[in-house]
Amino acid sequence: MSTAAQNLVSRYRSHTCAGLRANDIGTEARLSGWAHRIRDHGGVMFIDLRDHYGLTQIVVDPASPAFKDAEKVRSEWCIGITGTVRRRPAGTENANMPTGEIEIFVTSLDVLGASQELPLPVFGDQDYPEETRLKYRFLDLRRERLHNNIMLRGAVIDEIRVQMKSAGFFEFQTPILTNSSPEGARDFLVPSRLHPGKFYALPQAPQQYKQLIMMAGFDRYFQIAPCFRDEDPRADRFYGEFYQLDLEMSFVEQGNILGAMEPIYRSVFEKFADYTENGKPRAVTDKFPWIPYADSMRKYGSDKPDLRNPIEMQDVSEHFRGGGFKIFARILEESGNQIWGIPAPTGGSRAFCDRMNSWAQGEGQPGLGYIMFKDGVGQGPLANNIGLERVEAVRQQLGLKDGDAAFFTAGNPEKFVRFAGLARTRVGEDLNLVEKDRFAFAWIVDFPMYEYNEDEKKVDFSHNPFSMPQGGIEALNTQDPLTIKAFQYDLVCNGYELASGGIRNHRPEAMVKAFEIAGYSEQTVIDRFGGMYRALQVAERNIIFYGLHDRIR
RNA sequence: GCGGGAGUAGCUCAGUUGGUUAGAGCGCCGCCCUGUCACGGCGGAGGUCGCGGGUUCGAGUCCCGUCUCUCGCGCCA
Repeated sequence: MSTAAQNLVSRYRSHTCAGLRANDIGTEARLSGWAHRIRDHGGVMFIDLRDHYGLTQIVVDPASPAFKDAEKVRSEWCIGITGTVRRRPAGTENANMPTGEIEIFVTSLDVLGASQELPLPVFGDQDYPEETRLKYRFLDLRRERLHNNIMLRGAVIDEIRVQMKSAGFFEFQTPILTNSSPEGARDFLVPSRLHPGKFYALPQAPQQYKQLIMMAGFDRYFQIAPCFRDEDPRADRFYGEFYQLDLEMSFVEQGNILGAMEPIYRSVFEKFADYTENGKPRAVTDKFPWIPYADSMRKYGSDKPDLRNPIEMQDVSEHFRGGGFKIFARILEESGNQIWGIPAPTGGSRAFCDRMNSWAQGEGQPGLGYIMFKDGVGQGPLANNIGLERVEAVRQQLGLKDGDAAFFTAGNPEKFVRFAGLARTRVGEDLNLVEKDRFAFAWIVDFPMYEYNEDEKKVDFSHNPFSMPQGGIEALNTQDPLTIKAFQYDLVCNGYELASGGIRNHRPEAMVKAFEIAGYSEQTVIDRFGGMYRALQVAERNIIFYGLHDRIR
């Protein structure tokens, strides 16, 4: 018996509620735990006793001196029992529980902690209001699902540590009471006693410290880092604080970072998330594709596409230009406008196309044009207007066949791309084309450095102002800013952004120029981002981080 | 900061056009039941309908205000 196992044994217990099996039959055992579920048959009663490790059925009948005590026990009381391990009668074994072959016939029972009526049931998997759950968090965390989630979280973090260390990263702990970071979200502030009227800021990320760590020559840093941001919550984003895997590498290019991170993500996902509800293993993408941002927007209508959905959109403008469907033909007369086709394999039914159309109207669109392919021809009002030849060309380009359909969005792609992406998702899910049982990863690369801000009529940073423009200062000096790409990337999985990072702009003159293009003077850069400005004169650094959301339910 | 939804028994919810004593399931209490594992059966208790104001003969229901939760937008280097 290991030391850890020996330390489980005390006057409260000889075994855990998960430890007893058929080969323990006949032994005397003492268990302590909580009354998970009570089934009182009058003459015989059963209690499923639960502890951290599992469940064991205990049983009493009037022959036991503990019978009277057992009858008083209620849900979630904490009890300790002594009894004899015995085989369950033939036909009453429970194959669904690991201890289901045996039960303990109780000879004595102590109430260690009674309880009043519960403010929320521990048994079952019902949703409760956040307020109730937080007020009685100790009960909330007794629930099987929550207990498992907390354990999973710890195990995932352990695995990340092992993987990161074996990849040559060194773990640091950086300060929590710090100074305000120049970028990003609202800070949390902590009043200072030693400097009345001044405040510490809690870190939004260990930004400035890892910068120093690279400058100090540690080469590869990581941290399971607490981050604090005073931003409003979303369904998948808790208010205020979360943990992320934060790291930094020196003297690397984009490929080095993605190459270092990819096996770590794959390993973590393969190890912990490889079973679905129906017990089938989930595949993890073998080689994460690199998808340029522009391609991702064009094919999937999103910079975090769900690649389990096989649908890829295409520009089909040419088949409608000057055609008989006047609405589209007229839209195409305006420069910059396009028609995109969304293929919908197996979607060739009036019911489905109508459903999509009314969904689009619910999204504030005038409607959603479609063609259904049936008996070798295209059907529907749109097909009738453009004629057989053009319909056939559309069908061929989108790779569709009889029984399929295609939907169309028209206008300025910048304006409709978001909606087109939603439509793609909707088609994929409605037609059951999404392969649920896998994790589909991809790196989204080549984010644009700048975008045009319509409201303020000026060029603005598109994502991270501190990432390195591709082509460096040369590109900044010579290219149209809106065509410059950044060394910046996201990791996406099943439609979620899991990580993001980039090569930092470590050339002060390039940084000054980059800000100048967005309308900031060198003095502004020095005033607002002075710490980073100075640091970047000496450090070369890259970052990527993995948001490990602390929303455990 | 803005917009949508919600707030009724310990918990999850229903409650019609404003109309008798506000209901169900689970839980709780009592009785019955010796093989259940979401045990079963019979009976019972339990309500300031978030809070404040208004309209009305009459408000859980309609109106105004307010608080809390929730979803989304803004925001999230």
